[in-house]
Amino acid sequence: MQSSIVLYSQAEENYLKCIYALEMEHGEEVSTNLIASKIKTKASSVTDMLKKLSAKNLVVYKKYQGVRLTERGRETALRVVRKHRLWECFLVQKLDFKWDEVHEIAEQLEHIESDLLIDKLDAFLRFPKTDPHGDPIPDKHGRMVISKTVRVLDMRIGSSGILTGVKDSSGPFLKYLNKKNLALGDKIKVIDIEPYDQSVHIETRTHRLVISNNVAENLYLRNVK
Amino acid sequence: MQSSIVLYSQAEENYLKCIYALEMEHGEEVSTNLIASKIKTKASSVTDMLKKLSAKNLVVYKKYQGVRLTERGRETALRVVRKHRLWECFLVQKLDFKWDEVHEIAEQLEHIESDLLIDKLDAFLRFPKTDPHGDPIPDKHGRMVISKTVRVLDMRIGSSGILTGVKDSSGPFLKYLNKKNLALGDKIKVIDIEPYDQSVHIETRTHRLVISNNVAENLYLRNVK
DNA sequence: AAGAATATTTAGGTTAGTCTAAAAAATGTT
DNA sequence: AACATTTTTTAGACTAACCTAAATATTCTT
Repeated sequence: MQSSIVLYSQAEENYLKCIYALEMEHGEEVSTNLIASKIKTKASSVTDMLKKLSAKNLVVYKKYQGVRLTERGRETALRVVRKHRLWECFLVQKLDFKWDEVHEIAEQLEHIESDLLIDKLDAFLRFPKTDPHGDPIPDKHGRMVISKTVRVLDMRIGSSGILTGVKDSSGPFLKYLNKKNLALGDKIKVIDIEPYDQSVHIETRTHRLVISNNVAENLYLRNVK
Repeated sequence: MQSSIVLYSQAEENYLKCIYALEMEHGEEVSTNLIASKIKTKASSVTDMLKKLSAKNLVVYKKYQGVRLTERGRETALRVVRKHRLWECFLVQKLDFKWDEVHEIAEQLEHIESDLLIDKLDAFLRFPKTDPHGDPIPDKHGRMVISKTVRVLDMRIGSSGILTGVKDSSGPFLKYLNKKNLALGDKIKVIDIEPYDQSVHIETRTHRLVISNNVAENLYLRNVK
């Protein structure tokens, strides 16, 4: 991740970050509509932006064929992700925010422009490897530790794991977890998966509960046995 | 300083902050050209913005007559100043930036939008009263401690003071001070003021030097005797 | 108080990023 | 394979914030 001293607008950075996330999730060409719904804008706006990003060599875009990040695009996206996640750490560790309160603020902070700042922040936080949601933080070269995690829904019945991440890190979902007394780092045992609706009975150190299929898809565990 | 949940653009905030600073400095109606030169834009752009700010009741503007902040405009400006100066403290105290490196980054951070964030940051820094340049930090109600300071140029010959602030906090000026080994908190004695060009001979604990009239206008001392 | 110089405003244009509506391409269905 | 549906792109408009050039006010000089 070399710093070619080229700056991108906040809008451009947001598109790159979004495309990066969708590539991770789907592993293939990312479609215009997908981007539009994630960024909450219209497909026509996305098309405009994809042309611009393509002209700047940040994505490979062919009409009607979806889009992929170039190496340069991925580097830029990772730089934004790094900033976002470091700021989230700062907010939680230093300013005592709760993990479900930090996303919107980090969305703003991630666009602050100064390599020196972000490296100093990294050092101040003692080079954290994951953010408060359990997502890995890219280092200054764009490398990060991908710890093997499994969706609750994909666990074997009877097995246990440590809750290390969530797919949907929106406010409402995180608040739901709080209400249900589920927190990062909790040990969770999968008691049963209901074949009919794929809802999952789980057990924590302190209580048992049933989570919907939808929730079970969004929770990631690091397998412990 | 009540939080009426109205948001302003970065450009609007920058104009308000600029007008606030110029009002402080000159104590009267602020002219279009003054704003233009401070914000590094064209007079015609300033006119456009003044109309907009006026429509939002942030300034009182009459054609050709200059502009003043309204109460609401002043509150908004002070909120931005507060954020700027708190972030400068953070950068210097926590991230080990030097005081002449923080201005540009704080210019970005001051637009981050979250009252909770700024109050938590304030607490984290233990409610500092001045920023690294010696400028007072408004509290959440917009109030601040104005410690009586005097320009080096206005000191009596033979008197001493503590360097508490600078008027021009641009990078180049601060770098100049560093080079000359002048830092906030230094005790400075005025040896002589040259009548011809208003240059000033000063003495610090460690050395003597001559500063130009220009520099002497920009350095503020708290009088000690 | 008139003319010169300066300051300010107006008029009209540009760019980034958005939008709606219509056209075109791709995909799904029978 | 033909039609219907969905997805994507194009065309044309809008806003915020800026610009240049020209017009108009104000202030300075004599």
